[in-house]
Order: sequence, then structure tokens, then C-alpha cells
Amino acid sequence: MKVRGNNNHKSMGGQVPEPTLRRLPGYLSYFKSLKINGIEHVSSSQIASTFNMDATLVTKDLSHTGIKGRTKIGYNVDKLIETIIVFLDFNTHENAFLFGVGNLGKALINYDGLKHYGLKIVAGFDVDPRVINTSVKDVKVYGVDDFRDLSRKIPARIGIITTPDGKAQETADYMVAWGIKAIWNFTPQSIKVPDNIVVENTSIYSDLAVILNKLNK
Amino acid sequence: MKVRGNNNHKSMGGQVPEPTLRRLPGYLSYFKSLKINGIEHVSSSQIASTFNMDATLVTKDLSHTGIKGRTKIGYNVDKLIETIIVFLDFNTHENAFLFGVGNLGKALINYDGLKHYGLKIVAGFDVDPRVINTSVKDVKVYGVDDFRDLSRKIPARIGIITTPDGKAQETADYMVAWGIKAIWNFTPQSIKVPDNIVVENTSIYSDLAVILNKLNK
DNA sequence: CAATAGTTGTTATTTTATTAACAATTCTTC
DNA sequence: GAAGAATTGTTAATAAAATAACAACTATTG
Repeated sequence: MKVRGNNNHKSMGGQVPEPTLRRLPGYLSYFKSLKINGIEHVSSSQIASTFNMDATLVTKDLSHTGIKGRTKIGYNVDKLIETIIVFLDFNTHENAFLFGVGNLGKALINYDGLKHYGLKIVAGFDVDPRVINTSVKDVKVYGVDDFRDLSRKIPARIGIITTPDGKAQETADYMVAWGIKAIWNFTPQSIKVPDNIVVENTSIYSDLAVILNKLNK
Repeated sequence: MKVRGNNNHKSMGGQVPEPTLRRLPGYLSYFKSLKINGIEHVSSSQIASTFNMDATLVTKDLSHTGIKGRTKIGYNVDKLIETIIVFLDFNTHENAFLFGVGNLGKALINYDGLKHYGLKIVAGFDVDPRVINTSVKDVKVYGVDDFRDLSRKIPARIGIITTPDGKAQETADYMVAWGIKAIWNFTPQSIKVPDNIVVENTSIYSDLAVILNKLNK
């Protein structure tokens, strides 16, 4: 007999597959649009057809979050939204520092979305005197040296790297020394950090490679 | 006996696994930095340690591009760079239209990198009269209606969606009607298009979900 | 010039992710 | 209220990707 246990907390053993984690935000966006349109229930086959995937996979993905559907009815949209938001920690406000306030950095700061997805960029850092002491939206930009004081006022566990290529490793080293626990690296450069630091590389070049490959096939 | 054949063209049967495609741009960036530092050869184990992965996987990834290494020496850095660029079609200039000239759209247009990775954004489109007829860098922004004339002057196969959420499907429909063959969707919304159209979704929320999950584990 | 160690590249194994099959449930219709 | 159809959710099978094992090769060293 298998123990199901309560699955309100993902701290329990059961690892969630990364592909599942990656799909959940897409589902969430879809469920929100359903809610706006006044739709109260949705079935796995509907979801699957929207995302061009297998219905069983949807079912499995959703089961990881602990949500229960009803036979012949499907899943409750409100419940889906609430459950996924909590499951992905999108209801928390995790502070983040952003290093490299160029075009991409500014775009991320201006990107309202992040706020509703658990991330709050609380300060920007740069080496360019022309951007230091300016503000992007309500986010102030500091020089690197101001970090010590700032980190005492506003603790942050996440660091975002949007510097030009070539400065990524240097920036990552700073961040780790500062006490940053997770690094979100938007440069194509690979960075080396201690094992206990979480690193996520977001490379639009990877996406581009996939597009060009499919297009020219 | 297995026929190896020449593998100068990926048009031949052998599908390249998507994970491999996604890793290649990262390798490329690393190889470029090696070249700058005057390093002429690199081994799969060095590469693997840089990216925190298994050396065999590196070897396999590189073998897909047709490059040959030398026992006890490794791979020639110049050759690696050249081969991967050609393999990923980063040496071509694929034209792209960008729809939704907001913060993210502007950042992408300003992002010099893309030009060196095979993609050239040739025009922006928007519905906001305040941005129509302006320029971002050397890229002009048009209203949607101007498309017909423009597409005759500058053909493009790739369409980039950086509109606000909720406009993604509508925009995708336009693009397909216009003759766009591949859509790069930066909104979290899923879009439905005919089977012959390539769609790549770039969702930073997926990356965020992975980061938060690892951080809170 | 033989032995050694570092290295590629292939084949086999294991792990992970996806798809298929099916049993259980329950709303709806006749 | 019985029959049928739609749906969940689990278990089994398949497919894909990553890792391990190993054979072949070649610079370097003694």
C-alpha cells in the first residue's frame, strides 16, 4: 500500500521534475485567462489541446501540485490558480538585486510581471557613473561599493546578472561574497560558483538556436 | 555496418536532440572567451568541468556538429567556433519583425548580440500612436497596417511577440496571415498556430519557477 | 623506443520523461 | 434509476537523454 500523505508542502521527499516546473507557469497564465472569461472548470484534455501535448502529462503535472480534479467535471479554475501560485512560491516576495542596468536590465526592472510572480527587484547596481544614482521606475541604481550598507537595509537572496558578456564571472563572484544564494544569469557566459549556490542560466541564444534549426530543417 | 556519411549538412537524416542544440550556444560563448585568452585547444573534460556536466555528453554534443577532436590534444578552438556558428546558422542573417515595442521589445532591438547570432530585427510594429513612426536604434516602428508594403520590401520569416499578455494570440494570427514561418513568443500565453509554423516560447517565468523551487528546497 | 597517461569517440546501461492502457468515478440523458 | 459518456488518476510501456564503460589512438616521458 502506497502512502499518499499530504502534499501541501514540497519540502517532502517527492522531487518535482524540472520539465513539470517549467510547464506550470504556462498553465497558470492559461488558467488566468480562463478565469477572466468566466470559465470555472477545465479538463486535462482541454489544457492538453491548448498546449499541444498529451493529456496524461497534464494530469501528472497537476498532480504534483496536490490539486484534485473531479471526474466528468475537470479542475476548478480558481483552485488551480491558487494552488499553482502557492506551489511555485509566486505568492512570496523574494527580493533580488540586479547587476548591470543596461537595456535588458532596465527592461526587467520595468517588467511589471515579475512582481506578480514572486520576485521583487529592490536595487540595481552598475559601474557606469551615468546610471549610478538614477532610478529606473522606483528602483534606485547604486555603485558596487554601496552594497554593504544596502544589504543590511534590504536583504536579498537572488542576484540577477544582466551585465555585458565578459563581466558575468566577476559579478557572480561579488554576489556570492555578498551572500546571494541564487544567481539568475542572463549572459551566455557560464559561471562557476560554490555547489550550494543555485544558478539558472537564461540564454535567449539557446532559444534562437532551436528556432533557426527548426526553420531550416 | 553503419554509414557515417558526411555530416556537413544537418539537412541529412540525423536529428539533433534539442538539449544539445540548447547547450551549443553556451559552449560557443566559452570557446570565444578561450580564443580571446589565446588558448588554441580545449578538451571535453575541461569543457565539462566549466559547465558542471559529464564529459561524455560534451563529446556527444560536439560530434553532432561534425567536428573532430584529436586524441591527447583536444579540440581546436578556432575550428570549434567556426563549426558551431555554421552549424547553428548563426552566420546567416535571418530577418525578423518584432511586434510590441514596449520595454522588452526595445531591449531586444537594442540587444546587439542578436545580430551576431543570425538574427536581424528589421522592423517593429505597435498599436500605440506614440511609438509608431519613432525609431529604436536604427529600427523603425510601424503601425500594423503598414505591413503589406513593408513585407514586399523586406521579407522576414521570423516574428517576435513582445506584446502585453493577452495580445499574443491575436498577434500570432496576424503574423501567420502575413506569411511568418516562425514565431518567437516572449509572453507567457500559449498560442495556437498551424502545424507548419515553428513556435518557440521563451518564458522567464519558467526559469523563475525553477529558481524559487531550488532556493526553497 | 617502450610505457604511460590523457584523450576521443563509440557502444551499453541506467535514468528520466513521455505516452499508452486501463480501472474507477460520476454526471447526464433517456 | 439504469446506461452511457467523459473524465481523473494510476500503472505499464515506450522513448529519449544522460551516464558509464571501454576500446583505440597518440603525445610525452623515461
